[in-house]
Amino acid sequence: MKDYIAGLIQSAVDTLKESNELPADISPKISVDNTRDKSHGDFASNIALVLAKPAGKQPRQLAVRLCELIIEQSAADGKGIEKTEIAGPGFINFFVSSASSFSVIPEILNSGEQYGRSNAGKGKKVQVEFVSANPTGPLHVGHGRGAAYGASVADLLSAAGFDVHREYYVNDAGRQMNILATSVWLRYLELQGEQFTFPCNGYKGDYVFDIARELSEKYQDKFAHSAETVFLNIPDDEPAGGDKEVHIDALIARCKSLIGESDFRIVFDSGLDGIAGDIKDDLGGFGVHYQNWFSERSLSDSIDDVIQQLQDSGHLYEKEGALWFRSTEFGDDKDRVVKRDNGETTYFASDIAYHKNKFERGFTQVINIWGADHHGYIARVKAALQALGLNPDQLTVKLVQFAILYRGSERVQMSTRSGSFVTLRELREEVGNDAARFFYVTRKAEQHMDFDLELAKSESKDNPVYYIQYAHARICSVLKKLAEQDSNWDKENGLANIEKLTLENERDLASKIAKYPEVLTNCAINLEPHVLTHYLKELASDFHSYYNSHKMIVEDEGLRNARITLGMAVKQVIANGLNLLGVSAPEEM
RNA sequence: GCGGAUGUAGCUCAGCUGGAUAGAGUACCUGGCUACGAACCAGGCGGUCGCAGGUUCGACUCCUGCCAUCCGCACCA
Repeated sequence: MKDYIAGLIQSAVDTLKESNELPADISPKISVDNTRDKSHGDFASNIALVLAKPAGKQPRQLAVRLCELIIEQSAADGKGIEKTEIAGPGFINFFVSSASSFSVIPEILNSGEQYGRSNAGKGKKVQVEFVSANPTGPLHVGHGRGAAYGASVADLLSAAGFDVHREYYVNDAGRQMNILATSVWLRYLELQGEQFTFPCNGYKGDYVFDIARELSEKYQDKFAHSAETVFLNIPDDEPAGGDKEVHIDALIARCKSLIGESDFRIVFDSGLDGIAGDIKDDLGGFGVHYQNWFSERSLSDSIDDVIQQLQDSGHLYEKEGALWFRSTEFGDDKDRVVKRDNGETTYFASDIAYHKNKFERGFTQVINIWGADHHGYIARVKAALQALGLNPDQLTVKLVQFAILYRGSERVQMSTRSGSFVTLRELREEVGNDAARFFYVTRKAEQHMDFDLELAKSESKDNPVYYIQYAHARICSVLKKLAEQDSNWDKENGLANIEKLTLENERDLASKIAKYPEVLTNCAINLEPHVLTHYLKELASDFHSYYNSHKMIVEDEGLRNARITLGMAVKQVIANGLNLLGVSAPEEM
């Protein structure tokens, strides 16, 4: 309908140009908006205001001429424009006929789960990379927001006709993972009966014990060494007056030399597999699935290649024994090291290779969802893309702010150091997947968010998840009630009697569900699932209001079926919307 | 210091990319079940859109400068 109106306006403008009432050399952007206020009709256009200046005419005068032409044309088309009005400074308001408003109902019932989906993305290949937390421990509530947001964005893009590839970048290489492997080994040694002070910079969570225990059961004393040998000549840890980084690095080296590279790999992989498996399981339980878990380790050869490529194109230089990328050439604050003076490549070097790899796989758009603390990273990655001759505009980075947990008005303290942080799994168990998925995406990504556990758990209208699900369940229960009365919903009869829907509530509901496809497409393109959550709240509210003011099960068979038919269309839209957010649409609660 | 994000009702947040009288929820006040589910609805109260300029027919929205809060600014990942 919107497009149709835009077409009407366009042809009216063309006509005025031909008759020289408008200058021939202007081509204004035609915009048709949904009205905010019902008294302004269904749609509105500001075209007369936009044209007033170039035409040198009063906006309202211009609007009158445009309306004459628009009405003439739409009457000929018979597409359901009932009338137009000129309002305010010169807006043209469009009123759509009742029949036309309700025509969306059969469309929804026919499309079912497909209703709202579009081909706006034209099958373009898009990658969404999200969560990508280091596999050094279980996911915590901060990762949960990225997971919920990323999954919803990916599903929205998919619904909008993009070919979506969901990916998790597994940091299975690097120093942090070596620290994890060494932590596992030390816990394993403790299980073998050795006694020593655990390094303060090691991973101290309970899950490390679990992994060590499995290792111990599977390999017995294969990796065992005495505490004396292990700590011989190791520099002091921080509590003993030393440097914790030096201490842990020495332990990593000692571990490798005592058990050898191949056994170190076994210990390393037991840590990696244990934790990555846990993360995968956790996300799967959260309704978050990936096409690919991309291993950082698999990049090792291409890291050297990409450094060579940058070297050859003159973007690198040596300074103080290290190899630097001249990212300042592309707007970064400072140049960045890609290879350290000890010969190891940096994490940034891996990331350059990884992003190059992404584009080599043919994605037209690459979306990275990162924690807000990574924002300083964007400039250097985009700089690297430019240096490689790639288009940095094809990379979109969405930063997700952290969520602060509250229990009622009390802030929940999270501390990684003490190992007492709240895990995503604990959150899911406490508030449920539906509430967690929904709450995480009700705020736009860059908004700081207060996540109230009590509210997420509450079963009342305070809780928007229940409010929306309740609307869905209510419609289902009408059908059940009908069945109890030995009656049935007759869809064909309902569709045939749609004209019996004459209430304002019913018009509102119909135009609300008619907007759903547009809402969906906007959410997808703007990467904003929160707009969908607000839309669903409004739709549920409209339905509850209708339900409370008028009975659906009435004597008049035609009216009864028509009302239920409308209800079923609403139910379908709620279910479709919730599904895209990873939230269930229960038939009873 | 530099860069980014945020600032809208007492509180938590929307505001459709520049449109009409700035909206929800919550809190508070009033009313509605012998009812297809009250896990709901109807009404009321509540605002200098951080501040000051600028752009134009028109600004919460765009530009500039301040103020406040948060986050970044590694040869760590």
